[in-house]
Amino acid sequence: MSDGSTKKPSRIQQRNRHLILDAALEVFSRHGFRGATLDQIATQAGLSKPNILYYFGGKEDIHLTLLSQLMETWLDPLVEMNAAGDPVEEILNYVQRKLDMAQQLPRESRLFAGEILQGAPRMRPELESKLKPLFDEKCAVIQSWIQQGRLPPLDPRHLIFSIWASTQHYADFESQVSLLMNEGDDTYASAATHLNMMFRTLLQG
Amino acid sequence: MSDGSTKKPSRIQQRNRHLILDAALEVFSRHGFRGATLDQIATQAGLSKPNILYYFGGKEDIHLTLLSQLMETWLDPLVEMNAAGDPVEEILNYVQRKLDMAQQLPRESRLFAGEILQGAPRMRPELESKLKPLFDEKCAVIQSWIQQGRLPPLDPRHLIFSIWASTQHYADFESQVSLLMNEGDDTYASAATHLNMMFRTLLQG
DNA sequence: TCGTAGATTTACCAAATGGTAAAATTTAAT
DNA sequence: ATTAAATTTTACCATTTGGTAAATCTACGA
Repeated sequence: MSDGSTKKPSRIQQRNRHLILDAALEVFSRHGFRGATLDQIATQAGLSKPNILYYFGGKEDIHLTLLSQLMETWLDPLVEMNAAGDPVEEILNYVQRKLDMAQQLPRESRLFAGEILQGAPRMRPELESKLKPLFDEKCAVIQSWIQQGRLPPLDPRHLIFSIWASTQHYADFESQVSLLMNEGDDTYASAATHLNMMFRTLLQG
Repeated sequence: MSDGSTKKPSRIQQRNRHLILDAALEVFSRHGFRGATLDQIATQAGLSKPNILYYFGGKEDIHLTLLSQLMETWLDPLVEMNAAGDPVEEILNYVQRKLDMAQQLPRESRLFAGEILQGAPRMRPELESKLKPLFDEKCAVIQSWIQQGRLPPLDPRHLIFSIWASTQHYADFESQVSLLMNEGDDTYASAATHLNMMFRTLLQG
């Protein structure tokens, strides 16, 4: 009824697959693909190693499943950028959504960053098939805003890169950021203020 | 005569240590610490594995040597930021130096990024002793510029984070960037233009 | 040229790790 | 309750990998 290849995942299956993926996200995001071990994932999930391999084909399979699930969530904030809205507001809202994502899903951000850092060996196909078309589409939207005179002339691609970099930085480089920020301060709140100002002046000035 | 613990590195020693560190930089930056193997490093260096361990105490030693050497180079552009200069020019020059560095030393950038991404397990002491004091010092410089009315009010810490993030992005996420940029374009040239404009409007507007 | 310190290779080892087979246990429909 | 299917554990295995010991080779000053 659902996808034709399997009947229906039992409650145990559903629970354990989720446990494993959550544990794997924790471990992969902290240690990278090769740095992570099935034993670590098993311990984190509270299951035995062979039991994990009962639910997934192998280490690679778990990693790939995570990346695949992540892609959707990851692209969502950009999908929401609406060509019919106000350019400045749309882009500033996008910045805020990306920053929120870094704050709320830091493990996902680091998993993604680690994969890209190593040349995207396991994710390139999905980058090409999902990220690239969306990126091109939104670049075209921004370009049209510029041509309508609603934004100053700038390279949409680099604008998006700057947004990605400056927001994800707080998740990916968290260990450095927390070392350099004073503990009392709310890093994400002040980051939101700063990034809002930075991109607002860029888009309006 | 040089450092008191060793006589003098022979020509062979000098050459081979350099070969090994260069090979290790290549391998570590691409695969991370655990992802890299001594065999890979040995092959890349054109030496045998035991021969590599003749020159270094072990895998960890090689990695630590690389990170230690890198720190100096890495902080240099920020050191050059001069409190006596023009604020906007000083910061824009800093942006450009960081971008040049990403372009010319992408392996070093990725090595650094990978270490931070994993929580800086091997570099935290040096981050605390070298990066943090310099960071605090330059934040104070920027703060004084602001108090003198020579820069608009902004959080110096987040300004520096934004500069780091948006410049290093081109090295650390190179695989993604190259996938999304059209091949004919000069990525770094257009990035320089964009970042210059972005930070100029922020600092002047 | 000879001898020795320096450099390199050969042949290993122990631990870690991804993975498997099969027995044992639990679950759930009848 | 019975039984068949699903799940979990126990006991392994082969490969990879960081590292070592000792033999061998090479550079180089006396």
